[in-house]
Amino acid sequence: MKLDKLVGERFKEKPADCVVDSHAFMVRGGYVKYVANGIFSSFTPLKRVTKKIEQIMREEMDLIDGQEVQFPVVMPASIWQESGRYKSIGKEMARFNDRNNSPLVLGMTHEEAAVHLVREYGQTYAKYPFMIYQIQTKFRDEARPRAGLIRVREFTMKDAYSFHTSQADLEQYYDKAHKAYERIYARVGLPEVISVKSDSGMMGGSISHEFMLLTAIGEDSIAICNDCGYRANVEAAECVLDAPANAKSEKLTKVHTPNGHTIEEVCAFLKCETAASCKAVVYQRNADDSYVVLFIRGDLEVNETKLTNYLGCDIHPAVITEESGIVAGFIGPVGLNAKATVLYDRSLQNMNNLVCGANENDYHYTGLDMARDVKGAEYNDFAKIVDGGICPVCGKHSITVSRGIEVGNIFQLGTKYTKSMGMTYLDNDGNSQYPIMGCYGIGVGRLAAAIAEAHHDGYGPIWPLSVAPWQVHLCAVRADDPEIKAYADKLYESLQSSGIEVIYDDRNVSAGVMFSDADLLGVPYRVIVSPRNMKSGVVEFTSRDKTMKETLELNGAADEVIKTVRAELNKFKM
RNA sequence: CGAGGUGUAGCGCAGUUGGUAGCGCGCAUGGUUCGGGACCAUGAGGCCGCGAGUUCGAGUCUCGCCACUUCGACCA
Repeated sequence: MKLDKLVGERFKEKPADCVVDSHAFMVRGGYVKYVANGIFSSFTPLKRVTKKIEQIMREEMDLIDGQEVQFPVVMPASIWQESGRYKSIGKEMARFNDRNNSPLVLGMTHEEAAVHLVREYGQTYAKYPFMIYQIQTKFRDEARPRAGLIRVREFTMKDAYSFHTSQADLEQYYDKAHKAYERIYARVGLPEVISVKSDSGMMGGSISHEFMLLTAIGEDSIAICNDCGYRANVEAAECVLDAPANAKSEKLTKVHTPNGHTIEEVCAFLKCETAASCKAVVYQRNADDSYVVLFIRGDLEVNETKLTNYLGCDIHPAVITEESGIVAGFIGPVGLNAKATVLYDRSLQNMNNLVCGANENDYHYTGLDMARDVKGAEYNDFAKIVDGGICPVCGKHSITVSRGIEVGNIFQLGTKYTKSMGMTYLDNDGNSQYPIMGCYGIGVGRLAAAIAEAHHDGYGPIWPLSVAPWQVHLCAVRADDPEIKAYADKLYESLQSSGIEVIYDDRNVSAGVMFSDADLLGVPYRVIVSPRNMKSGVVEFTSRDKTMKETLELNGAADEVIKTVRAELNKFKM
């Protein structure tokens, strides 16, 4: 490919909208063009990257006996009504009607389509297990797309669905899929991706893992134990606490605390630690706006995912009205007279000498003893794990909370979809059974962006050879010099005819422009033909990451380049 | 959905008390340059986000809407 004919523009100034590096380079390097909120077109360089990523995914899925299929993007509402998700999923799913007024949806995930495809096929246990996958467009009407290709509304995803006749068989396959995912990340140049335990959310099922690239621009928070290696999404991480100090209980005493609304204000006023207080966090159920009051130790935060899972319904922060009987800012467990579900976090269990609201304007209690003053309270884990907190596995104070980009996700689904959609098989004994499913997804564009995020310098991305849009970037500095041009043309031909992917820049532009464009395209190897080099009878052979800088004799330069590229490519084969 | 910010040429931005629409980059043409985004000359390119209003006159003031963006909320 000649660079002068490459469609798309590269430019110097960073667009104002780009806040993360991968986004800025994708726009500046002529990889993408913005179309609408969370919707992009890809130019050739990005398309070449995603094609290679997809090919790696295909190879790894085929290695674990996957069969590539394709589901439709547009599906009838009926199959989503079967699973129940037509109702349970909100605005995130795009819905519309066809000319006959039949309701349709845009695919945002394909469990329903997968069950639909194989439910006649899988009628006997002898056909199991099997896995089908596709690489295809999804549309999710996300509330807030951000960070360029990291979070978009329309995207390409590799999604796989496996079907099993026992939980044990699913678990065995799940483990194989996990390993395949690790190979995929290693092959695309991100061996540092880790898997963490996650919350299953709308997908259902029990066990699930997310694959995370740790980076400051990530949207998820990951709790990692530096001692035993425990890793979990903060949403799913259990919050473990030290046993409370065994101090003598004081008397429950009502104190005047004017204008003390927040727990910090009250504790500052009463000169105590926030950890010695019991704060109330109030939510409302989305369905009927009924109140949920959750008491938790003052220094901790509520993990709303845990709360949602416990309640089995969605919630939002409460708007507190006078009729509710809740005295905002002065809520406490003693004498609370409100129509609300009252819950207690484990952090309060066996605690005493706490400060809490007195359910009366401008008054708090001191000396609250949970066991003595709050009879019959049931304690559950609703708290968010904190940096420096206790590891739920090894029990040491060794938790670090880091940010991460979710670059993949695998789930043990169980029978949620096969049951609801009536997919059954006959087992060995002639009994009707529901197959057990697993599902496995990776976003292609997000992975490409994550690679750029993890591998770049101030000038542009540094693509790993396995996914680079081209393998060699050939620069002919002063291509107006016939000798230069003739040699570079010949080199271009030799490399191409050996199957090397070359982007060839023979434009009559200054070296600065040429190198800046090359940096933005991030091609891992660069060959420079120039008057200076020509005079010494050499060409320059460098790597984009600047770890290699060699000079090659004019004669045989092509062979050297081919040898190096092939050797490096082999390192990505696993 | 909540709170902030921003909408002026392809990109980055300026535009004062309301008075003919500007700069840099990029683009086109010609010339001089040539190893890290060179220089000179000439030129093309605008529904000043959209709609009302105030005014002799609005990029500028008022009201409404829309879009983008940041932080939350939400999210396989």
